Amino acid sequence: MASIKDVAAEAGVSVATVSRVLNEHPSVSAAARARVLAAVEALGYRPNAVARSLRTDQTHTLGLVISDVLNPYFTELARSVEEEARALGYSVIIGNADERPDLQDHHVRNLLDRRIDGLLVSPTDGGSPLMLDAARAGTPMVFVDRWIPGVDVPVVRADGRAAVRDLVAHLCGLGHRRVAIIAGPAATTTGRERVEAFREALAAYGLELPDAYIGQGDFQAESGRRVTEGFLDLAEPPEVVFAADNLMALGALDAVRARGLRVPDDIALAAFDDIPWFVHTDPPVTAIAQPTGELGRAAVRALVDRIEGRPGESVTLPARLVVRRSCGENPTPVQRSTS
Amino acid sequence: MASIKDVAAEAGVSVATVSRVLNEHPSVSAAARARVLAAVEALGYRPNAVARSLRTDQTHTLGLVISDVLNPYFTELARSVEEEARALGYSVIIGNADERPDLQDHHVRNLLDRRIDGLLVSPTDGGSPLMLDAARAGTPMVFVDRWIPGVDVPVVRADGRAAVRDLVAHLCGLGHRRVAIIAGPAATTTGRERVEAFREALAAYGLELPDAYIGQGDFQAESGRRVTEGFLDLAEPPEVVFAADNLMALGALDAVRARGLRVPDDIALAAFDDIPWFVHTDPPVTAIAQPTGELGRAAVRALVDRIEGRPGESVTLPARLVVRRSCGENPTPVQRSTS
DNA sequence: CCCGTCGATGTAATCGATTCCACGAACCCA
DNA sequence: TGGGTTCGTGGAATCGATTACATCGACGGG
Repeated sequence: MASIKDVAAEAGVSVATVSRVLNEHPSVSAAARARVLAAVEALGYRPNAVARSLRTDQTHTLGLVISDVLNPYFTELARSVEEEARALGYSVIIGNADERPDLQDHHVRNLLDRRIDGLLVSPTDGGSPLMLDAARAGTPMVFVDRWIPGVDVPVVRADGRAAVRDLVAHLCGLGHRRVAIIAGPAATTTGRERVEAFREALAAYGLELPDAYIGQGDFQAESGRRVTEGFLDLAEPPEVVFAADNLMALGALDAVRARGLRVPDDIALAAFDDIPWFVHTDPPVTAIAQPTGELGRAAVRALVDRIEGRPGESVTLPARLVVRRSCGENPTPVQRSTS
Repeated sequence: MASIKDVAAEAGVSVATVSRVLNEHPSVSAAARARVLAAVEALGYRPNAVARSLRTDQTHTLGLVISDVLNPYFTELARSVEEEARALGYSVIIGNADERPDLQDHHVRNLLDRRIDGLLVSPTDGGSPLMLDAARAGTPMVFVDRWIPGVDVPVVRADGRAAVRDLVAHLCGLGHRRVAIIAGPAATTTGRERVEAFREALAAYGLELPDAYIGQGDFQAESGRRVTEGFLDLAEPPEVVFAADNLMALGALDAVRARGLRVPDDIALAAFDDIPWFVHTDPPVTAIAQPTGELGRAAVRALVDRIEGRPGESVTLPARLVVRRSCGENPTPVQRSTS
């Protein structure tokens, strides 16, 4: 691969001049510029980003450590992050933690070793010393979706409280009283908050959330299945199951189907995080939709602000309830149908 | 951030000795090794991967340019690629081409500039000069899922011919005669091959695939919707629609639902690529499943073989038909139900 | 006892860029 | 016409690692 020296030789100038042309430094004669450009073209030269990064101490790369790529919510988040980053002149390296703290740590270390300019994290747990140290040491960082309390890092997330209240109102309106939740890991903020918001909203309607109706999941489908089976085994099973993310809802659907039961006739279902497939499941699933694309873009903007020396603010956007048919009641005045 | 010089100073040795300890060079005394390790620990030193890459000309990084991250098939592929790469000591940088040749080119250029050790590509089109040049110039490269004919690069893919024959047999068994396909872009191998395989299989059953029944899609949901609407507008609409990927199947489902029609009663549906959601759609979708995880792992192994100087072979694995209810017939002997 | 070998270590070149500094030429204004 | 700018350019240091080569001391064999 041709290096800057080859270009300099071909153009009959010094490497300094080549570098100036490439970086649009004003102080280069038109003649020199033309010769350099011709040499670049002739050799098919492309600057070595590794060498450039070493010298400038900038990689123009963002790290994104995500909890689970297979979760469509995070996939969409990753996509919007990459888009906005590209628009701002950055590349993104994605690390998939698979909800495992050890993997999360592996990726954070890897990204830090590669000297990424900034880190976007959706933490799987309370944060490893590695990550906390990096934050303290001044590595530009932004939390997205989930965060770690007590760490001085901007947070970009959705607030689902209002939407959860809407959901509870919807459930009560349909006459449901015994409602259960499949919670996310207590180590995550979203895991805790969704339970809290749900409990508070229920309280406003005079309903309780007994311990037996709080199942401990891990945001993955399998745990949704397991917890739902537990609920169905109860002497008095809940009338509604609210899954704290879309994958656990999928697991719940599996469990219900495996028993030969039907949603919403035998048990109702709602989920946090809306995804395109929920329109086409049987039945379509009532869900709380986050403004995912906006979150990703806002997170990148906040991070790049930090990197480039500007403040970089936290952002909270509202989520909203999307009512479909999985909790009962037909939104359209027709007979129950399969569609 | 501490550099190797700081460690050397702290340990009272030269940078060469530090480097030797870090790289497990045999010729270092136990005493020196211990002092270096202590210094590394004390300073929280981590080697700068950028500097190391510049010197060694290896980044231990693979580039993966994927057609569309939002497609669950590719998401799963990306995940398995990352897993296998990690097991072999490599990181992966993913570039999402969104089925756009210009974006694909952007990512290939970016990855090449970053001097990745090897490139995994699922080409969106016939290949830009940039990519072809890189292949010719000897950049280790492997095509996965899709490929570009006439380029000397190993290909890791699934062969769907047998599964498509099974599908056609299934359709004929159900009495369907007028079958249509939503094809992928003609610029992609999978776009062409799936139509070809379908046509051949139909021929074996004495059926034709008229031009009016070949809709041109682009592997994205919206095109599936559009093409399906076209089919439904025909004087004699097809009895079956076969979507060449899962997103176009989703679009087809949208279009059918928008007309107030039902699958499979009014029109049957099948798809290439199976995904977890197809179990839960209404109705569950009959699909051709690829061994996605195996493909990703095999592709990484082939690429790493190439990088490390071994041959690196093409791999073709069989796909298989998964029959569900979207083409009609109830696999279980019960009445039509919603589940 | 001397020389060759081997093990441990340091010095310095190197990878491919960026950028500070110095230098010469041209130009401007008094 | 002379001194001070300004502009274009090249030389060389630098980023943080790896590694070829030199050096030096200890040790073993003849």
